[in-house]
Amino acid sequence: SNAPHLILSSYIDLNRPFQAIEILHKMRDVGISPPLLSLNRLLESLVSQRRYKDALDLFSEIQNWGGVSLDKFTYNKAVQSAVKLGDLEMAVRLKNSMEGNRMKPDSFTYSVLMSGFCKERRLDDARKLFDEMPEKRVARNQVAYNTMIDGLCKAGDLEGAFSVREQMLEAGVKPNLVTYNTVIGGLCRAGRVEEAKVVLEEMKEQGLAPDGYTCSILFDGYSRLGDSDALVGFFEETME
RNA sequence: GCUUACUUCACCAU
Repeated sequence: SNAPHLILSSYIDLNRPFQAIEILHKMRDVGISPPLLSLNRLLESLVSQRRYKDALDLFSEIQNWGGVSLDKFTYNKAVQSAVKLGDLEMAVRLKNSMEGNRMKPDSFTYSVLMSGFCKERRLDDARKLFDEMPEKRVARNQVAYNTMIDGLCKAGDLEGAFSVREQMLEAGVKPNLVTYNTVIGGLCRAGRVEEAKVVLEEMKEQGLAPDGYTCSILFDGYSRLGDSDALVGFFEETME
């Protein structure tokens, strides 16, 4: 029967993950084990409500049950929670235990970790993971590249960011809207707004339409420069 | 199989 799953899912859909956890415990007490999908959805719900500690607690509880084999998604939610709590060493341990359990970390695992390291200004560690991906035969996707490019931009290493974008092109991974916004943002932050506009044009040539992010990034770029004329000019251009 | 990650600013933290 999938009644356990339906019950838990309903609570999760109502944004009541803590009640779902109580019910989960009652189910366990009477020998009912909901499917892994329910548990994964519960973890995801906790994470989306920023209850990272609770997510990790639930993760280790499930781990201790035995008999339930966790999957990549389950581990990824634990890695993500540890990263959000700023406990990167734990996040890495979780990634390693994933490998120890014959599960291959995927691009999600890597991107979440890389983004955590970048935010902690540990670019070298992020880069190590980025380099590790091909070694471990994990395909780098757009998010993985975007994460690394953003980290480098924010660290002020624009040349490094450009070279990763080159790698991306060489690997045949198509830059997307986020890639462009990230590069445009990096240039704006460095005060190189004219170059950012060149990239904007390039983006349009690729058939990508600028979105709300693109506009605020450029507006912020101009206001950072204190160039009111250019800002007004850009505004009017945009309004056409 | 299904469900998760990346980009602006502010806030918060620092």
